[in-house]
Amino acid sequence: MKNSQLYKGSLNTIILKLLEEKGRMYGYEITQKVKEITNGELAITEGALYPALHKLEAEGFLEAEVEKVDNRLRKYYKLTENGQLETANRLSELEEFIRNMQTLVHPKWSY
Amino acid sequence: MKNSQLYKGSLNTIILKLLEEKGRMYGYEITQKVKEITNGELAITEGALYPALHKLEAEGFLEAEVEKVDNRLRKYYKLTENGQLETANRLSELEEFIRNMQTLVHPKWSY
DNA sequence: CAAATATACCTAAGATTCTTATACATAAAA
DNA sequence: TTTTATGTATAAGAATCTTAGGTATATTTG
Repeated sequence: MKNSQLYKGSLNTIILKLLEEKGRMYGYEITQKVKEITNGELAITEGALYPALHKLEAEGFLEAEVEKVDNRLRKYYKLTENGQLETANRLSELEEFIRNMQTLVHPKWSY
Repeated sequence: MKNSQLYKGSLNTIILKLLEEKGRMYGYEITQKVKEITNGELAITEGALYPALHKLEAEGFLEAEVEKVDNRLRKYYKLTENGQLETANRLSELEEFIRNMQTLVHPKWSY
């Protein structure tokens, strides 16, 4: 996760949301997808991604399956049932967060 | 900074933006203002706020002035010239970040 | 063909940011 | 009189990320 410090804390939510959309993804694919949808602005580093995936799996939100494609290993992840619930919660938090930060940038309060 | 992990990394931007709007604020005032504009959802902890203020001051983005009000000390902060430039940059980053996260939540890409 | 780049996974040391807990002090409210 | 509100500050530890490395195969480029 490079660039602005703002992305700190959002990686898990990004992973969960992408898996909810795509159903099944592997790590490298996630980094490429994020780069694509942010027009290259957000580059997830492997040092952040893989530990995050392992932690989400250990917490029971993801389950993994290894496959060999073109003689190279891919570790596919998908949401568990708990992971789907967690994703919904994280997305609510994200929308709330965005609302709050937008109120900050475009203040409606009085002085 | 409590609640969702998403706020990690956004504290500096919040401080800078509030100071840009209000011109002059002290620490405790910032915590109350943030609570107000987020309807109590975001509570900035003192352990996060004061080190952040000191760091922004050390970096030359803020300057401080101590005043005694009702027999209690207040440390007022305001933006330096560099701080104003920095604020503009941070706000651009924030808007970009929000755009990217919204694209994530409301995807426009194809599968 | 050799070298660089892309694909694909992983970990460890250190930096940064935050939480939790604590300390000190005055004013107002219960 | 004790709690809550106001006001600043630091220190230990947790969490998240960057940086830098390691391993391996496939493809592209010079």
